[in-house]
Amino acid sequence: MTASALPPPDDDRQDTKKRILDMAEDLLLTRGFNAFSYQHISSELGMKNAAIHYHYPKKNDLGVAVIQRYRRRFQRFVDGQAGQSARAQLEAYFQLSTRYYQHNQQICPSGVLSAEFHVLPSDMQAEALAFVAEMRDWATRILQHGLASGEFHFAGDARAMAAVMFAALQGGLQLARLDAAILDDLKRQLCALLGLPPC
Amino acid sequence: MTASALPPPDDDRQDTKKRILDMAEDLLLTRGFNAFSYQHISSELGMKNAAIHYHYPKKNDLGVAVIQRYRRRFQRFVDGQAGQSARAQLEAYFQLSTRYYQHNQQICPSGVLSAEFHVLPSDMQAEALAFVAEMRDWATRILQHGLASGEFHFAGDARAMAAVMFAALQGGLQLARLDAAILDDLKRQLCALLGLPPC
DNA sequence: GCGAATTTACTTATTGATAGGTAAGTTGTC
DNA sequence: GACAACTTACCTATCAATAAGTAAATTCGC
Repeated sequence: MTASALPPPDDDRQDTKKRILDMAEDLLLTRGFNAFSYQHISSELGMKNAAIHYHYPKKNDLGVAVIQRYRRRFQRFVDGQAGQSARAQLEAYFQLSTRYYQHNQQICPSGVLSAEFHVLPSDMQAEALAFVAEMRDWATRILQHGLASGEFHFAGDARAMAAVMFAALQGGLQLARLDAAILDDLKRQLCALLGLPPC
Repeated sequence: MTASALPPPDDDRQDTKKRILDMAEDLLLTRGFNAFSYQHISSELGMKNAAIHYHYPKKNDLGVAVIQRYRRRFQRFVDGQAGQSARAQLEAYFQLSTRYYQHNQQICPSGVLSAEFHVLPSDMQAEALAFVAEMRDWATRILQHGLASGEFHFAGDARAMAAVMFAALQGGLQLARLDAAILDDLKRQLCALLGLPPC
């Protein structure tokens, strides 16, 4: 009984659907929702437009699925680093941004969704609202934690400081497409503002 | 000799062209470049698509003209407040953001252009690059001025702090579409970080 | 356990709407 | 009558979406 004798798990079962979703996510973060088409996906994956419609009847369904999966992934990311120091959590956050930029100069989902908000289907707007609220709450909790533990030092309240950090990283990730140096300047300065040694 | 006897300056001469440019700018900042069409403009202004093509042959020409005019306007804005205190200049900058938000939740030009950068015609990319560089330089000069005059107090260098401020306002303006409170939190906290009394 | 019925996972072909763009004609003004 | 400022009429490409068909896998009745 070799491994290859076992049924090749469901390599097909959900494989196409997942590949479509992966490609949609990639295109969303590089081109934005209104600037990618079913053609972009189907030609890249070697299938027909109708195959995408089979799994995701409307483009809206595809968009919603991308955000929902992202929200679940983000939730796992947050849960997975519970108990860590505030500083470690902050660094994980920063590293996330760097990885976006390095992957075809992608921008963060909140950046795409808020920039295109008024030209998004209403189902996607609802998902975007929930997602952005979750992100900001999480950023606030990190800063509160860091204040309480004495790791961070800054004037003003945590929620306002979270707004600065969140908005700056979102904007910075977009601006990095035009000025590569800005992201590093940004992170260094944010650390300085939190009273951390140069990071 | 009444006023109406005088040649109505050139009420027509460049009026249509200007109205097209105004509408294009408005649509760019509310919908983004790829989500507005010649139809949006022509139907709103009561003319035909071909009338727009007469003044701006390609959509690229229209986009470039919008950014170029904006750069000139921004330059006048900068020149106009030379000699003022750093604090006054900063407040003028903040007020600019507020005005965007209040006008149909527009976002700043740099936000649109950087979010859509990879799906913009190359002529527009070139304009966007120049514009963003000008904005960041200006933000840096305000902060340097404020540091030198003793109005501002913060750790790190002015250029990095300018990156934080610029990126945070760009991101915040976008996020305000989903969370109206974020812009005020942001401005308040930025003032605190610059060592200013609550503003 | 075998064949019929049904479902899954697509392809082919076509739709109507809309995109940006162009050429030729019309109208008003100096 | 010449030029500027359009409109009319059209073209081609692309968009998301749908209908109809098909081969393979799965489920079900007996």
